[in-house]
Amino acid sequence: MRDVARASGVSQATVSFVLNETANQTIPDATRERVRRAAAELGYVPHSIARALREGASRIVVLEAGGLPRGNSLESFIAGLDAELALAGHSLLVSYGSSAAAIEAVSPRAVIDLPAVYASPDREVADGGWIDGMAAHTLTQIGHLAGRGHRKIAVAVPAGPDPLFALMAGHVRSAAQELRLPPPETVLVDDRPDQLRALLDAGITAVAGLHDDAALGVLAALSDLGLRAPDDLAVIGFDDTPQGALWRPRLTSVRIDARAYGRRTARQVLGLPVGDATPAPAQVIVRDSA
Amino acid sequence: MRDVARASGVSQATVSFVLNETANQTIPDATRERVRRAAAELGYVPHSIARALREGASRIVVLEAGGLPRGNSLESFIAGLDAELALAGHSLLVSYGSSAAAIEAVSPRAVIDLPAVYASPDREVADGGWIDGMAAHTLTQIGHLAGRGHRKIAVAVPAGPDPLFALMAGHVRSAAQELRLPPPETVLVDDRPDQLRALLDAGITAVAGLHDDAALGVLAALSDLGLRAPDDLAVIGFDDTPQGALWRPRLTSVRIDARAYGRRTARQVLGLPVGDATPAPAQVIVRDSA
DNA sequence: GAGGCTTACTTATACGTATTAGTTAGCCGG
DNA sequence: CCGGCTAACTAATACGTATAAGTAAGCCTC
Repeated sequence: MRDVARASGVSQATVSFVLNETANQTIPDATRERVRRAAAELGYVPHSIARALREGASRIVVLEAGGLPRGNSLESFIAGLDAELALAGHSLLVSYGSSAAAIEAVSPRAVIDLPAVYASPDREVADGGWIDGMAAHTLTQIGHLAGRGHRKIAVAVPAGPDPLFALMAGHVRSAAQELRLPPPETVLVDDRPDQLRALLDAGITAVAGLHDDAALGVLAALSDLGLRAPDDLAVIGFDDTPQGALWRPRLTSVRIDARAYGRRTARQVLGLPVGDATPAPAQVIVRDSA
Repeated sequence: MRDVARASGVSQATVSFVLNETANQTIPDATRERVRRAAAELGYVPHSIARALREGASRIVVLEAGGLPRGNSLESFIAGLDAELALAGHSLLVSYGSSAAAIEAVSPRAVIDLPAVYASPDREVADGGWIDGMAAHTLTQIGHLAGRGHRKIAVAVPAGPDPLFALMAGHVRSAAQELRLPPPETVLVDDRPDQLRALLDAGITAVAGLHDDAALGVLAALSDLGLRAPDDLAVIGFDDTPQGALWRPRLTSVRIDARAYGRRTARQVLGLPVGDATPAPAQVIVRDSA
């Protein structure tokens, strides 16, 4: 910046004013042009660390994603976030795991802590309405099964703790209530068939997976029993991962407009008006399994 | 730091020396102790942006992962990287997409550009021997098929461009040569069965997937033809993703000690001796499909 | 007892920016 | 022709750190 100042015959302060288009500064267009040209010729690029030191935060947003299921929607969410942040001159960095140190080290403008959001959804966190949307998406999922006449529905959750579980379990209950279905049982499903057998014996005719992997586990167990979706049991996933389409029978799943949620989240954390980026409603991708 | 200096009755410089354990600095233990105590009491935490400004780089390593297949090994690679970097006081941030801006914005100590490594493997890039290892891993994969008596082998690659493709294709050819097999054909596989039909008609008895998703596509197409692995066609994947174990028949795959490669990469980019973290050889996870 | 070496520090500076608080020149109104 | 106002700038400072360069005192040696 000092070099640019020297080259264009003004002070470093003036250069800063021009390049940042600082408000309330009376600088004639001729000077502005001179400064810009010099900056371009010298290949000036702002030193973001220095700027961060001055401003107290860098133009970075950190997404905390440790322990989150890597699915289609996380990927799209990230893409949307990234794109929208880029529009505002910011950029996204994703942290897995040792977040505290990483955040300490970058002084980001904002941190989006998705696992924390999942853990306590009532907290006021910028997520572009992601959490709120989940309720509707779950309703879409369960509604698809109900629409096909299923009344006794179970929910498949993976073995081991899952950050989504508590949140989704509540939504599933609400959805069932709204659809006037009996409250669904929640069953732990890895790919062993015994649990599934018990379910079938209890008269369950459809299973909704917490996410596609859980649903695929059900399909696998079903196959091990010599049975097949959708006739012996309807199975629907959540989040439409590519692997779902590769199974046979192909997995029916719910696709979420996660990209739009990402965009909204970006605008929200930067304090911009969220505007018109309304996410499309969740969409059931009907394939073979339900 | 100034507060700590005041509280312990020394200058800011001395505080810096003590807390950073700067070499060639003669400071008696009594003073050191006083400074440390004051820092602890005041809750001093280094301002990493200021440090980055001074040092010219922050204690961050950026992993560029845009467009990479999200598989088991990427996840493990990241975990290993993260863990080892944390040991050295650094932290990992992952960038998808708009990397240039992000890198500009954090001034990382190092950037690990995996897509670039894939694109031009001869370049000297710190990757912990990842690329070099690939050759051996491919040999393991093809070797498993050869060991089961297969001689006419094809390689399945996904439709669309894939960053791994060029690299792996070469390795597959070398592996075949070493195993005295005829050079494998490379076939584009999405999950439509017609291409696979042609392959079978040509006498191919085994297919190796570029990664598990490619292999799953083959299994799907095979199922669509009313055939089944491993009897009608042996199928082996690469990278042992969780979804492979959920297929029926279960996908045989190759598991790589990506975590160790991550650790090595970390030490390498920080300029530390790589030491004893030798990755375990790739391991064939034998399931049903090959 | 002067010169040199070591210990235990301190002072000062630089990193690159954004912004506040001036400063100078020109113009206008009375 | 003087006071005040505006335009068009500039000078100076602060952000928090790491480190080179200095300094004062004490000790050792010849």
